[in-house]
Order: sequence, then structure tokens, then C-alpha cells
Amino acid sequence: MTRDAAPHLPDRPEPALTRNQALVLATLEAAATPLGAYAVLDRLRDDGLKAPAQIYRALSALQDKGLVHRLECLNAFVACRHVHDPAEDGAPPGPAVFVICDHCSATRELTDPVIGGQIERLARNQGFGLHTSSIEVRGLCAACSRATQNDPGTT
Amino acid sequence: MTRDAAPHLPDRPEPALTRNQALVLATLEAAATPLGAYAVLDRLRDDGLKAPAQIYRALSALQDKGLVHRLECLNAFVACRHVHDPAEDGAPPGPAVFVICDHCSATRELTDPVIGGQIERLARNQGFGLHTSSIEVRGLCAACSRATQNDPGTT
DNA sequence: CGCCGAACGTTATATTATAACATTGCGCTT
DNA sequence: AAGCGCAATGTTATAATATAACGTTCGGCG
Repeated sequence: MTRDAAPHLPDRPEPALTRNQALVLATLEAAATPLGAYAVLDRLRDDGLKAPAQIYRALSALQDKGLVHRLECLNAFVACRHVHDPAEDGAPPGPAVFVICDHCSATRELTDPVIGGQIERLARNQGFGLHTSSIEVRGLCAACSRATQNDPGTT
Repeated sequence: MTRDAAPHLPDRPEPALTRNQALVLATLEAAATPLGAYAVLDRLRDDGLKAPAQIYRALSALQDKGLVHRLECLNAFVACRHVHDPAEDGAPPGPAVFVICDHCSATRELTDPVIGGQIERLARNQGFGLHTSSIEVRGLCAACSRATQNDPGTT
């Protein structure tokens, strides 16, 4: 697992996606929730993709380009979609914080510079050289919180 | 995946571990690094354990009791070991932050109240009801940082 | 042309995790 | 003590996720 997000300051020459990468990315962008690799594969049978390796290769490349993230706690993938907090704008965003609804699986990618700084400080106190971080929080989204209160017992 | 950590204020009646749970916990406590379920199984063959389900059941119970954590990014498990920052003491610790060395796999469990608060705030801004969080950061531990500088190219 | 490297296609297999079901042990009630 | 209930167990099978390995295709370029 060696996935390096793109550097924060974008250099122009984005080498364009291969066909498979474009297909996989479009699939993830079209999905309402994170998708497992095999779910992506199922949706791309019509486009001629047949084997897991094809999906995993594309996902891997997309992660290297910073266009896709892997949600470790779900073994699933999402297209990168920053939600920009209006408060921070232009400032370096922190690492991605994924907020995942346990009920409907809807997922949002947030950022917060304070968290990033705090984690870095924590790590450095241990003499630890930080490389990547994954922050995933689970609970109930607003919609599902409301729904579940009226109707407990639906999975 | 429904793993709830024990409440912060300990109530006495800890229901004691079953044999299998004790074996699995001891194995994780004895390990220098996080272990996959099958690695735990391998180390417990001599004790009569033979099937993955036995291990997963014990791990599951231990997680419910808050004695074991799962590292999502490694599909591996560690015995719970808080490292108490001398600065915070008695105060509610934040969620666990796992710091994992990509080189030697050594892992530390840290806590930081600020991070917890910040994540909660972020989530609440989205109307999100927080349930569990997983924070895992990867990089190089102090020892491996030094080693790798002198000797680049050892995996 | 002929080579090279990157992406691809394909088959097989490794790794991680759970389903399903019969069995055992043990406390409790009757 | 008999019988019940329930939790943990043992066991077999299988699902879900991920990677290895290898040959092929294709486009740029000397």
C-alpha cells in the first residue's frame, strides 16, 4: 500500500487517464456510496472489464493521482470530493476526514487543518516521521438520524 | 462491524475472559507488531485452536470489551495499550490514534483530546451523529528513520 | 524497422472474513 | 436429579477481498 496523494501545489502536466482508469473513476463518481472493487467490476462488465486485477490496477493508479481514496474500514473506494469548509479557503487543508453513515453508507470527505497539525505534533513527539494518515469516522448522517428515531429497527 | 469500546469510567464487574479470548489476547500482547487473524491462529495451533472462526470470535469479543483494536489499514489486530501523554492525566483521553511504522510495523496507540473534540465538531457541523472513529497514521518510527538514512534500499 | 516500456488481458491463487450448524458445558428452575 | 436455556465452542464450507505471474498489445522513438 504505497499511495501518495498529489502534492498540494498542482503542477500542470496531468498525464491523463487511461481508458480503464477513466471508467473506474466515472463509476465511483456516479455512485452514491463507496464501492468495493468487485462492485465496480460488476458495473463495468458491459464495458468489457472482466477481471479484478484490471479494477485494482486502475484504482491503484487513481489513488496515486489523488483522485480516489480507499476507505480502510469498508474495504471500499470513493472518488475524491473535498467539501470545502467556507472558513478555510486557500489555506492548506488538513488530511481528509471521512465521515461515513452506518445506515445509508453515504460518505463525505471533509478537511480540517487543526486535526492535521495536531496529528503531526502527536507523531513528532514520538520521533515519528509521518507519511500518510487515514481518518474515518462512523455514525449516522443527518437524514438517517431523523429516520431512525421514528423507525427503530430497520436495517 | 459493531465494536463499542468500554465506557471511560470503569465499572467493576469485568466478566472475565473465556479461554479462547485469553489465549488470543495473550498472543497479541506478546507480539511486537500487529497480527492478522491467521497469524494469531498459527501461534495458537499448539493450544488446540484450528479454525479461523475461533479466532475471529475471540477477537470480536475482545474488541467489544475494548481490550483489542483492529487496525483497518493493515487488517490486523493489536492489544490495547494506551500511551499516556504526561500532559493529559485524568482528563478524558481522545480517541485512539495509531501510529504505524511502515518499515518495522511497530505500532503505538496514542491519545489526544484535541483531536477528538475537533473531529466531533467537524462531524456535528454536518449534522452527523458520531459513533466510532479510527485514526491511523503511517510513516517511519524513530529507530527506522535513523536506520533508513544510513541504509536506503532495505525492505 | 525494431526496440522499449506502459497498460492491458487472463488465469490462477493468496489472504481475510463469515455462514451455518451440531455440540458442549454450566447455571438455574422445577 | 432432570430438564431447560444460553453462551461459548468446534467444525466444515464458502464468501469477499486482493495480488502474483505471465504473455500480449500498442504507441513512441531511435
